[in-house]
Amino acid sequence: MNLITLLKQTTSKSLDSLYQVKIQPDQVLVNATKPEFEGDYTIVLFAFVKQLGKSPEQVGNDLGNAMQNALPSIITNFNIVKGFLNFTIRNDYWLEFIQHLSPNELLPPAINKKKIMVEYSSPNTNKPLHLGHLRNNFLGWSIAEILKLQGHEVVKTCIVNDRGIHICKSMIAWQLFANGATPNSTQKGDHFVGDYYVKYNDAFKAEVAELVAGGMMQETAEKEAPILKAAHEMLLKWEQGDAATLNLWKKMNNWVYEGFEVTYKKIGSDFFKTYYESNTYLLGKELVEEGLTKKVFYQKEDSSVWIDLTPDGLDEKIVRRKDGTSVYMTQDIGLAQLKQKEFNTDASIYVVGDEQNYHFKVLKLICQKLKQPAADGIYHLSYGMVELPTGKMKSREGTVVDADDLVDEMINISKEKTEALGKVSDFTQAKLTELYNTIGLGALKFFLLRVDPKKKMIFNPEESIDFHGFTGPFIQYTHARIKSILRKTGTAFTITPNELLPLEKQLAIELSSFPAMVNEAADNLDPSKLAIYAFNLAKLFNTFYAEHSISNAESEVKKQLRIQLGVLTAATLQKAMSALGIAVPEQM
RNA sequence: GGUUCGGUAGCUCAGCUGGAUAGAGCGUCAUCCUUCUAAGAUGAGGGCCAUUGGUUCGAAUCCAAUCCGAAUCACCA
Repeated sequence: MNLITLLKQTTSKSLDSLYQVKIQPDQVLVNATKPEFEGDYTIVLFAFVKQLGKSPEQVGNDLGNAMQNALPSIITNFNIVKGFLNFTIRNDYWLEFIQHLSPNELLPPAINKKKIMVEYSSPNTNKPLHLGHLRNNFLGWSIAEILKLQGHEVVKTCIVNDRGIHICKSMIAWQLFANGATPNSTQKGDHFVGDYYVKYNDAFKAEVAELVAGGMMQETAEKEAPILKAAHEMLLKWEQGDAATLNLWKKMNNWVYEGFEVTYKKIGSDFFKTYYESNTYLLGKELVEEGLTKKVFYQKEDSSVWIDLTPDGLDEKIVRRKDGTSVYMTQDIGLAQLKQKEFNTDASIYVVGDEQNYHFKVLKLICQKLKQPAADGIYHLSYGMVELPTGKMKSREGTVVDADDLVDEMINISKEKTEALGKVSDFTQAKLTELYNTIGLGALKFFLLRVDPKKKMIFNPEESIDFHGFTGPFIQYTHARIKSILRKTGTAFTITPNELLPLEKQLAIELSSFPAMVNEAADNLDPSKLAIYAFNLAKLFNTFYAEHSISNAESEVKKQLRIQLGVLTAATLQKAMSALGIAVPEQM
């Protein structure tokens, strides 16, 4: 059992037998003892002192003695400072921990296994992926991995927004300006199509300006611009199944998919199933009828269908237009139902930006009111936008940090830095390429995953992403460093250790908290918890490394103990990083 | 205007289910490679935790108000 859990339970039991008070184990606050005080773990007493009517010293003394008697093989000592009861754990406990832990036992104990869907990435097909999509992709992939570490079955899906006005804009611009040009070897298909999306917008703005110069109101002009009307017409033709339009649509989408595939492969995104909006946008139509029958929805005179969410503190929301077509919301309800039919998951996580918070609140609410089986399992993993120092990125303005460009840049930087350090001169070209990819992507992924997903983050393109300090390469380096030592020392561990220095103990404590960290990251759907943990562990190891020699340890016993600490640290770093989608090299 | 989210060191961020003197990284300055990988370590400096009030033995953390910023409130997706 986890030591902190044990301390909590024992505290609860001890308080009961001492004072006949019931305090639940999870009400007991156990912290790591601050370095300036003596001890390893601290129980905060204030919480119970009041209801016991005794002084903190009295309670601390009683509880300390009781705990020590209850756990003689674990607690060696305790002291009380103000309302804080500090316990020192027996070195034998940690030695036992180090000696018997195998790298495969680092994970949290299995809990009740669930089937969970993670929908992420979900690109539009009118433009290439940018930095914001990278945050989405890395988050989704990492969340899936973290849930797997907890023992769940995960189904990764993606919904491609392959139809609608946005792609029609790229299509119309291509017709107008491309002269039949197609993607070539110097430009990926997604970038090629994205250029026409920008060209569309430039033309639109020029037309609007012209109309305004002719005396039209800005607002009217933005609706009357000929190129916009052409795009709308094209959308209409698409919906009517016009062959020429569908052909162009397929052709351009395929260019985009070819481009996406290259990017996904490079960044490691994968999906068990990909849904296409062109196949799902008609879903949910029968749900509208169902909702009307159940009186969840109501119809207005113009025959449009609505749901009144004002009792829930929200607004009225339309679910079917007066022309009978369904809206985005309805499609999403339909898709949720379809996913449930196909996969029967216990929970469904949508990795979507926080601009859609309202949408997902409404989606879940409507599904619940319709009594859909999937409703309660809907969870919107809302993440903040990635912004530039100048503000939001806008694809139509062309002010985006392109995903492919950034990935390439990171890989190039890692190449330069690696060459400058000259530590892998024995590598083949293939191994070098792999290493540059590992480090470059490691830096990028870590940069995007190390912050709380909920918070928006700022990326400054002027300052390249760091390779020192709180970064992916720092942790990768620490791993490579450990492996380098272990290659020389071997990993034999046959002698029973009998003493433990402070830094060795700290490492053991840090290692022991990994399973709890996995659970915390999973429960909060927050990979940054693991990123921070991995960084702290790596930093601690580096301090330890600078202070104590492994291969030239004071004695054979010490050497073996430290080798084992190295083995466990490397394995833990590897597991934590792999849950972030980051590989750790053996040498760098 | 309604709703929601955010404001912590020069910059980027932890800490937020209340607990000891608020922490990292970057940047700045100063040390440490004839010894296991210096993408490293050690130290210095840097803070009215947006503001004001409240609850509490105790508040960056909870509550209220205010200020600032963002998202959203479409018969767009």
